Amino acid sequence: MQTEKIVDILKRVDLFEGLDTAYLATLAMIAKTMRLDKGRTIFWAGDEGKGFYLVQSGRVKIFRTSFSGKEQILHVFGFGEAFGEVAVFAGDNFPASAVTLEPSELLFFPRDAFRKLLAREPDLALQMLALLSKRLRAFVNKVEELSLKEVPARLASHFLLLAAASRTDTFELDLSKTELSKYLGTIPETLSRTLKKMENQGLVSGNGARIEIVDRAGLEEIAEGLVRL
Amino acid sequence: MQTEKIVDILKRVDLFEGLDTAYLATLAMIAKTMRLDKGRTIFWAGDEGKGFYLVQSGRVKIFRTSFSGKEQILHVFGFGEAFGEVAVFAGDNFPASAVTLEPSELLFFPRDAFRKLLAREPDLALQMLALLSKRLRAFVNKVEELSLKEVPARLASHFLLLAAASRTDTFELDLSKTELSKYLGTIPETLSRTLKKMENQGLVSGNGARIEIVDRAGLEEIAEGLVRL
DNA sequence: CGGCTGATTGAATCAGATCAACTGCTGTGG
DNA sequence: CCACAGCAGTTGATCTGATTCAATCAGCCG
Repeated sequence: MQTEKIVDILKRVDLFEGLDTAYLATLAMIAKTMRLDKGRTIFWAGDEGKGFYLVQSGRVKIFRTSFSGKEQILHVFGFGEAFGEVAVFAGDNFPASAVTLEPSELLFFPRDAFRKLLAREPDLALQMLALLSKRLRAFVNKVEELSLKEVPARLASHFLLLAAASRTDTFELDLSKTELSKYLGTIPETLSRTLKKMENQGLVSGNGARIEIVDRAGLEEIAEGLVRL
Repeated sequence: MQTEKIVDILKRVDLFEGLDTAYLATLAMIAKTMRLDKGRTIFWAGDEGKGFYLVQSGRVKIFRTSFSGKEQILHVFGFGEAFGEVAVFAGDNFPASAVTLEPSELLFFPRDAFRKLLAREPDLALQMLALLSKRLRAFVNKVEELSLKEVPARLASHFLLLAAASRTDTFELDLSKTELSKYLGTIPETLSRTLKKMENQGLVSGNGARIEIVDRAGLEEIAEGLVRL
């Protein structure tokens, strides 16, 4: 792909926002474009972290798998989001696996080239600090959710989050129900039952992937664990 | 406290390792010393992040509390470790609460002064990137443990970790059993029962806070979820 | 000696996982 | 164009790990 086209994309990415075009061009030079079908593995947990990735289109899930095969989705990244960058600094292996959820285009930034760039560009370092901080924050929330809340609370939180993002009370699920269950740290059966209970109690109404929040206050109480479903 | 004494301490801290003494002196100038009794609150979740802390002596737990009052310990920090620094970059509030586990001495670094320093010292930024990366990694593991493993596996992992740190098969628990249970995302009763089961099966033998690993291989199988306790 | 806190044990209960069966949709190949 | 394989989703029955509630015990300090 042409460098200018990549620069255009980089300009719209949080991670690189506000950086000089000159630096972006350098970045674009070291980036490699990848196209992947749905369900393709980008890397496995334990692989050497040779660089990080940026999602240009499509979606990627980051997950861990237990010995018994249960999968916990840690993150789902979409357009403009970077992943794998921790390995760039820590200099060791990927702690989790990455697989495309849809046909996707990615940009790959090799570790060494990026490190050199970072050393001469302090603003970039600062920006990455902010990014990692935010990600760390997200994990604090995830740990809390998983350990402190039960499934209905996690699901209610997720719905409220999606509704806030779409600015309406109706929205589409961003993941298939099976994937969503893995993201919430549970299994499809439990998700299905929980959703049905919520519908029966008039909290939400659902049609496939389309969900409508009917009783927002009630849902918030569930999300906070004040009320039991 | 005298600046020189603080510089001595900073030299031994991962976060600032390898920085010029000149910079350390600047850092020491902006640091404030705090002495706290056991069980004192340093900040609550939601408080404005006015700066970050460094543990000079003692220990500090970082935790979240659910509505029902159950506490999940996210981290325990001891000598030379920094906490609260995420708020310095993200520029918002603390995502969790901090309380001393013992009488402790802390150094406090106010946000604004630190940010200025960071802007003129790129190495420091890089070092913090590495720190955050490691912390992120730790959280990935924690999420996995909480969602994928049952309590016996989490406890076995913890024991193996402590044993590795002490380089022997005998070690002291670093936390009271009640605190440990919160760290593992469970409750004292469950911890007690699990430990007893492990003793009965000849995996470990315990005397109060002193634990000895008897059957390492067996414990590893439990930790990995291959075998059920 | 009380009295407090941390640790332990027992019994009852529950949320969620597991196992199994069934539905409905989609896409492919005969 | 239909049949059937295949997968996501749902539903039911059962099982179990872990929490809750309650009581007791051990150690420590004033």
